[in-house]
Amino acid sequence: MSPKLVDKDLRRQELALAALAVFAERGFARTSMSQVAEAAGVAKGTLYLYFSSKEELVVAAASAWVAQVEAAAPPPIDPASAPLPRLRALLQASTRAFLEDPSVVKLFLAVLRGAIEPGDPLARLDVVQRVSAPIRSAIVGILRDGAARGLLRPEVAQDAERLAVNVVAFVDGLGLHHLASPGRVDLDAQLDLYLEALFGSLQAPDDPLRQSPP
Amino acid sequence: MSPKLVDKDLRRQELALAALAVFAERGFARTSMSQVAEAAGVAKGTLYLYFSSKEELVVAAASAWVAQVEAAAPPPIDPASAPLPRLRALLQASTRAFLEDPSVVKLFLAVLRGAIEPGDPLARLDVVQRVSAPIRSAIVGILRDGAARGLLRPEVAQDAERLAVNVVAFVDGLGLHHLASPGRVDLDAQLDLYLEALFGSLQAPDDPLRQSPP
Amino acid sequence: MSPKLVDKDLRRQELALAALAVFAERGFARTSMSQVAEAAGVAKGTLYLYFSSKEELVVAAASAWVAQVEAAAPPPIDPASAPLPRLRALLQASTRAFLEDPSVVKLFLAVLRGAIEPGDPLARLDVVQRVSAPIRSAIVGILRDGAARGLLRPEVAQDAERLAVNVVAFVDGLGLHHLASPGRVDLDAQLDLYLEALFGSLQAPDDPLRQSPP
Amino acid sequence: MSPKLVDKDLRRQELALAALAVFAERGFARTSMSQVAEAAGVAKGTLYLYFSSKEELVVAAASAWVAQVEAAAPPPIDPASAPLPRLRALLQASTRAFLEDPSVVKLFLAVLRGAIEPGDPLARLDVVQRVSAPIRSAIVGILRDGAARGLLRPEVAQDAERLAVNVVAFVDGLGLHHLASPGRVDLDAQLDLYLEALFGSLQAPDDPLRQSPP
DNA sequence: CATGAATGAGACTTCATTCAT
DNA sequence: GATGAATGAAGTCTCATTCAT
Repeated sequence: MSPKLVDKDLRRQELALAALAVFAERGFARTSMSQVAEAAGVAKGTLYLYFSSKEELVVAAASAWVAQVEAAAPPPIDPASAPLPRLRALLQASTRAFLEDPSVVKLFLAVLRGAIEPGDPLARLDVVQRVSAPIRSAIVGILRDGAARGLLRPEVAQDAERLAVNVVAFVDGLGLHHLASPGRVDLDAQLDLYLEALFGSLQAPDDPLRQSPP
Repeated sequence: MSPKLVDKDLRRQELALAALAVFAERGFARTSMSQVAEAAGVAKGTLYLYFSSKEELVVAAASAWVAQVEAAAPPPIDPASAPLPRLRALLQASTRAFLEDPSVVKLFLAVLRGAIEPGDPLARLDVVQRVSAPIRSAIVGILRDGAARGLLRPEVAQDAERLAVNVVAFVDGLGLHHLASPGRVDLDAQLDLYLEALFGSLQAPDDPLRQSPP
Repeated sequence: MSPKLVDKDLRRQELALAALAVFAERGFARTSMSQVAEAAGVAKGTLYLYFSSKEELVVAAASAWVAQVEAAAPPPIDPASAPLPRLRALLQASTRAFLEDPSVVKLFLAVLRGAIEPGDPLARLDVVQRVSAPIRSAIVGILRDGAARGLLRPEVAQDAERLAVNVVAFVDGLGLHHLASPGRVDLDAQLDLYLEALFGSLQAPDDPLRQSPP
Repeated sequence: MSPKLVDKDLRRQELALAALAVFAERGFARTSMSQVAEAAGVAKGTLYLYFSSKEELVVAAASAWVAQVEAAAPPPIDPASAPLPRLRALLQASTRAFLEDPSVVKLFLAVLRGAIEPGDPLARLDVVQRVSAPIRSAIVGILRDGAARGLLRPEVAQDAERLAVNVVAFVDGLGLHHLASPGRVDLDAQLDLYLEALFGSLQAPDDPLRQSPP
């Protein structure tokens, strides 16, 4: 009369998250269902009560990641200072975060691999696009705000989306190279190099008050 | 130096290259020794005469890739024009190349995955670093030449290495996002966005003839 | 005799019948307890309240089948005409019935398989024997009646049981071949072939009224 | 240079026959690949070198059975005596054979089960039809010979095929009932009952010596 | 009583590796 | 040196059975 009650969706989430941790560490292909089961503290068969196949579990784990990223509070350190420092702070926070937890990068790579293969379910999920959406939108915010405040060229407001893609591409590429060639890529220096070049081209034509005359 | 040794090494190379093609297409983990053997046109057992394990074969294939990339002629289309067009041509050639043959990207990702794992033999090989060396050095060449010709700031000559890392990081990140989010990332436009910002900050202080005087 | 016991037995019957339907369709071995539970509209665990194992459920289902067959009204189309047409009508009805619902045949085969295995519980149940009892007894009735009416040889009355076995064996064999070689076995024609030969040998020596004298 | 040579087809045959023995004993569904491997004296993986799936092995085993039956010498005890004794001897030999080795019957039942299921590969193989072909053709031979010798009605020659189907259906049905109800079905008596009725209807019109002349 | 979540043995299948020829 | 047949551990998945609620 009072059967054991379990919120199936909730349990799915829990298991997907447990799986995510293992997948992140060892990759999708090299992680066995047994390992996931062990990490989740359940029997192998239990996984199949919630996911009809490993593939479905992989997709669920990736989706859980996306949901987690999308729900995450935007990096809190955002004063109302100038666009350049704001963007720098945002990106430093990002790179730092994934350096501290390399499993995020492993996950990103694992997902990328799937995203590239046309038939792969991860490609259909559009994981890469969605995972980078929050940071892209934060970047867009900073740029538009800078333009609105007259600190950046007015066209920036229109180009903000494209610029955000540019920034994210750079940051991801930088992070990957940094991890792949440890010690050879100075993250902060490279970030500054990029940001200064970028802002050089985005800055509003200097008004007389700020530019020191001869 | 005995002919036999040379022969054996040569054969190893051939087999590693055959393996490379399959690995690039399907990834290291998802490719079986049988598939490699078939692609190489030898029996499975033969592979073990030249490589004592699958892992050794993977390393050899990655090394073969590195060797191949290092030996490749630099992109031929390099006139003696201005640095910006030269760099653009170089990078467009690069991105175009891997768009035409996505297996290079798959390979890059597979290798990246290994390169990130501290214990992994691919990390010891420093594959990522070495594979990007040729393009980095081409970039360095263009930058130094530009500085020497007075078209770029003189400091560029000294920063050339760091700048090359920046460029390569951006291009790789851009390529990955492009492949992962098909249709959403305009490769050429993003490249131009990046290059123009960069060159804005590298260009030699405009000579009087071009800069409008007060 | 307490109401509870009756209830419990009733429920067992219901569940066994629900199981029977699924077993008939998919065979004993290929049907899972889950499928039975679903078909019966109860939870898997509930089955174990009434049957301590799958084997017990199988036996109960087979018994339910037997009970059902034994309780079935004899084929209603039995005029008081001559034995041959009566028997033909009876057997045609039988074969037709199982052609319309092949699951009966599947069930018969599944049960046969068990019945052949000495240790099998179905062998102890004597299912085959009991399932064919009603039709055998109908046949016996027709034959004895024919003998009593002087239409069949008087010895037929004594041999009726053995003859019924013969008829049933033939009909079952015919049905199986018909189903296994669709299109190759003309059921009605073969039945007539058999029945005419049989009745040729059973018919009472033609009385003078029927046999035209010279 | 001299690789281990194995006639793949031959080996397939051997393995299929080993599998056949186990399948016959325990049925297709209840026999695991492990059991087949053990019976065949090889490792589980070896089976997959010759059969890409269990289903393929089942089909191969069934085919091997068919081939074996088709190749078997017809029951040798066939004098040139009258059709009835010849047929009786043939059928007694058949029934006796499968009583001595019940695994043939189990096999027959297992195959029947598949043959009935429309999608089943065994249905496509037409196993039942082919397995019974040799005995059918022996029956046809006896009947035609009897007709040619004037011992059977001339029409029998034309109906021989249909009659053979009738006989085989009866014999199979009889055998199944005999096995399923041990002790209750007298094989020889039932066979005689059937054969005498049949021959009563097939016999050539009695020659003048027996038929009362006008 | 009834439920259904959980289990774990075991099914089918793949694959890196070995070794007799 | 080369082969490819053979192996067996390990992978994915199923299912009869148990038990807390």
